[in-house]
Amino acid sequence: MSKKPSIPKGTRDFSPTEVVKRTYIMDTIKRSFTQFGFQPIETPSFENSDTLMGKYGEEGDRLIFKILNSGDYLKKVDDALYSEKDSGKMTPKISEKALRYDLTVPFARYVVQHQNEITFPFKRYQIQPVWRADRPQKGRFREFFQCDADVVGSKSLWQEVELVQLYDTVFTALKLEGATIKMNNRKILSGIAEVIGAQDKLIDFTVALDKLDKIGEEGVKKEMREKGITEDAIEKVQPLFSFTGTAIEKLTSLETMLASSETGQKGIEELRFIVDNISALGLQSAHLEIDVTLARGLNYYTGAIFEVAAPEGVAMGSIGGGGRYDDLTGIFGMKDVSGVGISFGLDRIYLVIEELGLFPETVSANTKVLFINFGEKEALYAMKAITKLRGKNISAELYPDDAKMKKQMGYADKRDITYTVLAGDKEMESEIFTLKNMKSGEQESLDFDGLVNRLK
RNA sequence: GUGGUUGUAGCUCAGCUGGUUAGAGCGCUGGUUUGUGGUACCAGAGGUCGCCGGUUCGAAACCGGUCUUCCACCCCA
Repeated sequence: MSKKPSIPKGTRDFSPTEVVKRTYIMDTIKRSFTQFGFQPIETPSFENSDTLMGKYGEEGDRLIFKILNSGDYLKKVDDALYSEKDSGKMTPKISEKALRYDLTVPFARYVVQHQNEITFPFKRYQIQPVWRADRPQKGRFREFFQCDADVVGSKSLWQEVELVQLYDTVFTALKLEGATIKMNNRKILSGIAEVIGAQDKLIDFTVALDKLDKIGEEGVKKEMREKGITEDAIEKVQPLFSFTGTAIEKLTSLETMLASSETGQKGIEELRFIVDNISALGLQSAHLEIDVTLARGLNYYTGAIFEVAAPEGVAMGSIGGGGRYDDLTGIFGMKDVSGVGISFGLDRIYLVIEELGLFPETVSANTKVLFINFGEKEALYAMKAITKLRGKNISAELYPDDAKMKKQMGYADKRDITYTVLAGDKEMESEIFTLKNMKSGEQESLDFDGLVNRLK
């Protein structure tokens, strides 16, 4: 035996049943996207490195899979650089392409590149795999699918309102009830940093605050101190640690806290608009919640930030996220195009639905009927029927070999095929078929039309 | 990138403080049953114990390295 083959760390093979289930989720999401007026696009798996590098922060750059140049790529590296052994400096010389890290940045590139053909506001959706050189763990892979819906070219907050509805629509359609859509606003975070005098530490501050539910109040304070945020500032943040109440109450206390920050006030106003309108419109199964500790890593967000938590009782990181970015296309030289979008984590949603047992039983792509093979003449008789059945959109197949009955029946059983047809001499003589229901074991003799009626 | 964890038959796993031919269940193949599967009984095939190196008279077991699995941190879907 040669050595066993394997696949790279963090990647997976999908079996027929898994693909069927994944397709079910994807189709459900696509249907909702379409209902909301989004149109599909696709972009290449890999982009030029400079399209991706520097867009996700330092940590992001590290997680981007780089593609080695073709040809004798080391020849172009000069000796000095080579002997330095500095991977950071060397990489751009030997790699000019990289696998996409998410769908948002390639989309921004797409918008800039096709701006003359696009009618704004442009609503697009995209369902494709992305790659991250991360260490795999629960619900985290190196190749996974994102399902994104974004709108560019409109600053209207109605887009945010609709995106919250879209989340609700998708999760309701998937019977994944009780998902929590957490919402915050970057401007509020900036406002808080401003009020406590830690503007220069905005990132450190928000990252620490984001961990509140994980490491607790003391843990957050400790991390803030370590990052050099003053005791005085931490004191001022105190109210956020016990931030409870309804959305309205939260907004009111934020207003008091951020009275002196213009940016903060703007953020509160935006949040209020979304909350008010969502409560007027109502949600089917999801909950909307204001979470001031929600930060999200991607640093291109400027307004609303979303993150979706799985229903209670399921240990899983976020199953979706998104937000508004006022200037994403700016990095590609197209100014003043505001965008807002959300993303669904297909692989994690799969795991959650599986864990909760919410896949519908009808989700299968199985053959309806297997014809038993009794030999050449009989097989031809069977194939004629099979061909006609397929024409009527009934999936049918012939067992390829004239094998023992036991083996053929066993095959149908293993494949979980509901019906078998036995057609030998007896049946051929009178132009009939013996149809056997594998679940009940019952058999009946039918002519072709009768067969069609049973199998429809 | 940091810390821990895992690897034995196709699958899930057992294998005591190092000691002959490495086990079980399920699955697989064949038979009991030449036009009837899922149950039962009988028989059989299948492993250089992740890989490389070391310690030892002797290693699946101990040590080092490496890859892999899973988990936590970082970060994130």
